[in-house]
Amino acid sequence: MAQYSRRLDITFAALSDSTRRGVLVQLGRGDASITKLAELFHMSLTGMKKHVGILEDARLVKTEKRGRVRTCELGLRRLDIETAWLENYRELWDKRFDALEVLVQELKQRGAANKTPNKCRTKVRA
Amino acid sequence: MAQYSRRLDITFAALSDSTRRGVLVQLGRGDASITKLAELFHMSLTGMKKHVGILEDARLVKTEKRGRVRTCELGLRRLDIETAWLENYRELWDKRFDALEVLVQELKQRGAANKTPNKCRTKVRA
DNA sequence: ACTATACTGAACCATATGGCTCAGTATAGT
DNA sequence: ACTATACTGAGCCATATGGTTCAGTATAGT
Repeated sequence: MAQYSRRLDITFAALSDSTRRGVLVQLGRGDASITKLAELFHMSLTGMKKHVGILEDARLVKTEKRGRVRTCELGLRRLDIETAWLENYRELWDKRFDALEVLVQELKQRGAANKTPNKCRTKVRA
Repeated sequence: MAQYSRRLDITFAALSDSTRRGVLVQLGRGDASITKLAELFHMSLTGMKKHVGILEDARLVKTEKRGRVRTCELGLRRLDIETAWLENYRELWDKRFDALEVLVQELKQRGAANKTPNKCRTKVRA
């Protein structure tokens, strides 16, 4: 698990910008030059180049310079470990809230039997 | 789609730090005070508080102050829209690479029939 | 040869991030 | 009342981010 840490840092950071997410979607539709992307996202060439650089570092985009134009295309990473992390988190979340549900049920039971459940006592103290 | 943009920005940014991902996992195991988290992650109280703040902004963590201790627990968000984005991207990625596969097959076919496929010509030029 | 295009690199700017310390405030326990 | 604990807020620091402009370099097209 731990060895993926740096990779996750970098990819999630790359994904935390809507322009960059947009670029990924755009490249899904087909390859594009930096100029074309810059126009599409209303941004300077240099600005777009930086974004592409970050996506390249995250290996989400691959670029190749042919002649004077640098063509960008989707990289080979399919966000598998990121998806795995999210899946794992959701499982954990479900388990956690199932556990809470059990707790709530217990409290209800106790409340019905007792008429002075723990929960109320602490609330009154505050 | 677009209305989720800011939310995605914030969550992915929150997830782009391994300490914060660790905190989420930890809270999955049970609620914890800021002090406990700070100890667990070998960090100053203030440092941990900032992280928790960022997780709160992303609504991944909920906190409540009882007496002098602030207890942190998992928030209600299950990372659904983030998962959805990733799923969507993977689909797009698959489609894209299926399309490339088709292209490669075409080139192979042409190559077999022709013995001088386009691809090679460009390579030699470089 | 000349000109337009496509990128590249350096430098700047404002703001954010990830950490820290230090000086508080508020509450718990005795 | 006193002391220890748990947090809080301000402020510092170094570095990163998201953008820009401006001055190049390299290549394409005529």
